[in-house]
Amino acid sequence: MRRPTLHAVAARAGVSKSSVSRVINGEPTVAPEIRQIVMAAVTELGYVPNGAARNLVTQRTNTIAIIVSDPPAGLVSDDPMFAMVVRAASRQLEAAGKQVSLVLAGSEESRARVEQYLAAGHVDGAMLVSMDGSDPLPAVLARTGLPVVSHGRLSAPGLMPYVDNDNLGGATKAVQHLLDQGRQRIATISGPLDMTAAQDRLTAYRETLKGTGRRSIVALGDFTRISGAEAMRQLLDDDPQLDAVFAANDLMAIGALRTLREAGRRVPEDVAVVGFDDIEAALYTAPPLTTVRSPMGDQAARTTQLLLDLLANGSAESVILPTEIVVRESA
Amino acid sequence: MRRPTLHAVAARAGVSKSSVSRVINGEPTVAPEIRQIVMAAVTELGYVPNGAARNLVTQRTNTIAIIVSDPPAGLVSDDPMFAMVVRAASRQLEAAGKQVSLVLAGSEESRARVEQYLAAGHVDGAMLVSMDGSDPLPAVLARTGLPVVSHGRLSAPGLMPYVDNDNLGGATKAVQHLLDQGRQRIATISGPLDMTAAQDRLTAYRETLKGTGRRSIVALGDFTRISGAEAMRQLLDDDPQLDAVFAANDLMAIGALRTLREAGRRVPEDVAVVGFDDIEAALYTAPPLTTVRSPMGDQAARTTQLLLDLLANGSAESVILPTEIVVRESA
DNA sequence: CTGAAAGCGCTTACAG
DNA sequence: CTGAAAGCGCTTACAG
Repeated sequence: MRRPTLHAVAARAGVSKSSVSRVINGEPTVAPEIRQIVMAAVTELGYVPNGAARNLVTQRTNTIAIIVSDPPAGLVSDDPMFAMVVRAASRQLEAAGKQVSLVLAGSEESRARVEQYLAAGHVDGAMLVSMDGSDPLPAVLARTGLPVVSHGRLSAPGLMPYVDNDNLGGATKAVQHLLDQGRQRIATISGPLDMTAAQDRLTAYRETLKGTGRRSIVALGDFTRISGAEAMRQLLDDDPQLDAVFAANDLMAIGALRTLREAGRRVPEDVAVVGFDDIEAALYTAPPLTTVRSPMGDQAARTTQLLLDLLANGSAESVILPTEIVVRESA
Repeated sequence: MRRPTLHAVAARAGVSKSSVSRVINGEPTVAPEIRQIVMAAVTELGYVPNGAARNLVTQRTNTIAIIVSDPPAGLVSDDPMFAMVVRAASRQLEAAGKQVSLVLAGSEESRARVEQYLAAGHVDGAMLVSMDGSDPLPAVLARTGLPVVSHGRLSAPGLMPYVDNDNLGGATKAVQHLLDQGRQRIATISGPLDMTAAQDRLTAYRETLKGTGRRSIVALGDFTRISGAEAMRQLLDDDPQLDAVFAANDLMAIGALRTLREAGRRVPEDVAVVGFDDIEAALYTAPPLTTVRSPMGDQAARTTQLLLDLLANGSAESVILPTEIVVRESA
């Protein structure tokens, strides 16, 4: 038993396919009685328009791709920012009657597949999520002519509009907060430097320290908890006297807290810790984490909504969201 | 400049559309020289087959829907299990050359949309992720005739095959571990009881306590950290003497740990805590969390692979994955 | 306001 | 092995 077609509905209702199509698509130029009889036939047969046929003729798909850079196979990140962004964007897209195609762009070959996929006309537009700077995908996608936007500023400027946190401002506030407390040896755990967010947060750290007579103490992480724990160990080796750490995201701050605990350092008495992002987990660390966040209510939803607006408008105006420090107990 | 079509490639290569189609689809019955000349035309024109046209004629879409039950708007969960599952499944699907359509099924109207969406033939199959028992969606989807599988056992039996942890066994091990330590007053924080995972874990808790002379002490949570924190507060009120808690997932255990810390109870000396899932964060609590996990390497990937195999095979055999307890410091 | 016709861009029997 | 033709299920000018 195959699904009924437009044709079957027309036959059942005794009208032309054109009329059925008009009713289905809610066009106003249809006589009420025709609409009635068509609707009756539609429900009677359980008719649902075939998506592929519709896409083919309208040259639109009503679907937007969310393209997430995926870490190499094996490694499975549970960064909550990923879930928040995908979830918020999906919700908004569906509210707008659009479908979402989730595409992971990790390996080389998957990247080629993404390109083909977009070229095949499967989607009307795409939103990139936190691509790293070395990824060639943004440039490729920008060249397809499809509307694209980026969640997070890209290394290569001008490729597409983006929405991002004020990473410079936020990191500055974090370090300034540590300075205001009179901390003397302030270290930082940086994110991976091929990501602009990590670059900006590190830059702000350095700039803010400049002129205070303090030297930079830097360890490199990759935005995961474990990397934060390891970086903290290294920092402790490098400078056992350090009395503050600014971690470039909360996950690494959580890792750093564990290392400090294992090393017998009290937080914040011996070492103050500040993170970045204000993820949910920051409320549950011991002690609760002082961190930086974008202040407009639900951060992820706000950001993704702006992004989707950019996508819809075809606007080229990027936006930077302000940040604020959230002082809890760790610093 | 619109994208080139099959027709254009055929014209360029001086062959029929049939031949071009055959080459594109890798059919063996094509003369080598024809293949050559067609491939040349394809690359020259940058031809990529139109997806909608292909879907229409083949009646297949090569895309699988991942349907996630979404909490009501406003509430944004950052449960890492969500991210892990979606990510693992996406990766495997893409490796198999399939596209993934992410659909959030939260509200009533979104549910209607999901139904329409599947009925419109947009996907070849669907994987449901942790539906709660009151959700009518599984029954509806099962009736569409589309291949569907469920990540997690459904309340209504027989609707579709599923893959799930051995929740009964895992929870039994957790509670038994507490008994083995000689804990006398063992409480539990249950998940939402419209989910089978929560039901099973609570059942196992009760059964394991039965006959040990201990009474059940139960508080209800909803698998979020905050609910775990609140449930723990209530348990402490109900029975200030309790010396152990089994939280039905790690997130709630994390919440419970915070409450215990605030109440000045030492873990595990005063109160032992065991969670369930073994999420990454369980390694970073203070103290590190004793919990239950599925033992086969990367849990999410293993589970989703089984699920996708079921989907591909059209098999009706559900599978239950064994669990083991991971003893760390909290109990 | 309604219907007949063309066409979206492919694949697939069917002849040859 | 190759090509002409039909057809997948819709939408959309175009007449009327």
